[in-house]
Amino acid sequence: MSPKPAAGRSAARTLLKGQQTRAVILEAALGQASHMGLEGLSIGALAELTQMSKSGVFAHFGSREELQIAVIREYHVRFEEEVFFPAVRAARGLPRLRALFELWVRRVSVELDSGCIYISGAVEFDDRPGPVRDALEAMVRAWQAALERAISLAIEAGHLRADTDTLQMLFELHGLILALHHDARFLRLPGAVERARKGFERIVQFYLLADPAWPPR
Amino acid sequence: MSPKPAAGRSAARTLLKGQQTRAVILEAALGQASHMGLEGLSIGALAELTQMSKSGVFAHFGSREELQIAVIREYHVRFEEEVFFPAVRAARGLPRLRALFELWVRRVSVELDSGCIYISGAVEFDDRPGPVRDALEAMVRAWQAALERAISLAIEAGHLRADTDTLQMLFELHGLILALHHDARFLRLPGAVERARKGFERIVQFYLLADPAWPPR
DNA sequence: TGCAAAATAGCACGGTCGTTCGTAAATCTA
DNA sequence: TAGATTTACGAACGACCGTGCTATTTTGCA
Repeated sequence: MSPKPAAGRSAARTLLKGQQTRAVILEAALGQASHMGLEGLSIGALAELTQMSKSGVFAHFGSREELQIAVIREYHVRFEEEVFFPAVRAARGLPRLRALFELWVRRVSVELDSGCIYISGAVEFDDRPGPVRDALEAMVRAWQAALERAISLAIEAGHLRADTDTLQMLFELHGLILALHHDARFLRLPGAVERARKGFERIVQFYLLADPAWPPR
Repeated sequence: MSPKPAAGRSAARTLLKGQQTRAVILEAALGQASHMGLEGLSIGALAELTQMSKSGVFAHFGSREELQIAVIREYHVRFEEEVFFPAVRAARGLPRLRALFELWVRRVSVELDSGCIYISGAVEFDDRPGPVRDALEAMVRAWQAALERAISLAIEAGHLRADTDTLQMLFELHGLILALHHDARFLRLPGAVERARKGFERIVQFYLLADPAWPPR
């Protein structure tokens, strides 16, 4: 296939051929993992998708496990780019927390073809020790830590009550996302996105400065 | 293996031999599916677990798909027995809703060995049409309908505000369970159960009548 | 432009999978 | 207890899997 030897690599900044096809494979792998789960990744199917030989695909990762880990890392990078980085441009405190949640909601729901690997992976690997689980857990924990930080900043900024239980609030926000993922992807219920947003506002309202008689007792 | 031909079947009420071993297989299959997911069900592994031949196991279900569906149905039966039926003995309204949630929490968390097939199955099959998905979806929808009914009854009984958005409340309660499943099973965070319960009380308090005479104990 | 190095293909291996089929054994029933 | 039926086994199938090998092609650099 006429590769136009001289001008070919001007677009993607000095990407060697190897990294280039690796990126192509990874792209296909992300799609496949989103549909079939990380355990549904198959080197054979990936080879067919990318029009390569099985061994050609295989050589780029060395093992199926390494491929899975590479997919997780790639997903992490994209998640950062689409959710985290845009959100931290918002003012620290409640605005940033709101931006994080809103972009998170979109990432989980809007992606028509792709499900969230953090969520599906957590279910697939909750009982399966090993390096894949370790990598996944590290990414999820990093994301939750980032959220927790955002909540803490909102408290420091005086946007939330000083006695706000950050882990409790994180737990509840996470629940909304998981319910959204479930209702939108599995049950295909309409209005799940709105319910997640409404839930967010309810939670925020609760942890807001103005308070009713909480905690009980 | 000396089956003691005469007295054998007195215990399990008139179970023919076929149904008997079928139950044994199903028991093992439920355990396997809880750990590895419905897609992780393997007839070979099941045969080894039950000390039978692969074809012997196979004959009881006719196909892997039928086996998966049988597992889903069996899980449904047990879920009803452990969660739904005990809970409906509580007084209708908030007490019953609370019982439903509490037993649900226990089912998801306490089961040390077994994860919730409703939850893992939803993630596995959200992108996979077919009879297995259909069966799973029917069970999940039935359970959600039961919860919605319980919420409605609590409204009718005057335990919740008349303008309560039942589907919204259901969404949020479901989110708590999913977050519990995630944090307890995948991240192995301590205190997830308590957070789920606290979240429940927070939600209930919100949808409560503005009635100070209801302190949850 | 030539040559070392990297990238890809081709092939085969051992293994597991679900499934089929013919047959033997256990079980139920009359 | 005899006969009909259910139940279980064993072997084999085709398909797909991940993974090594060894060529062969392609690429990048001097």
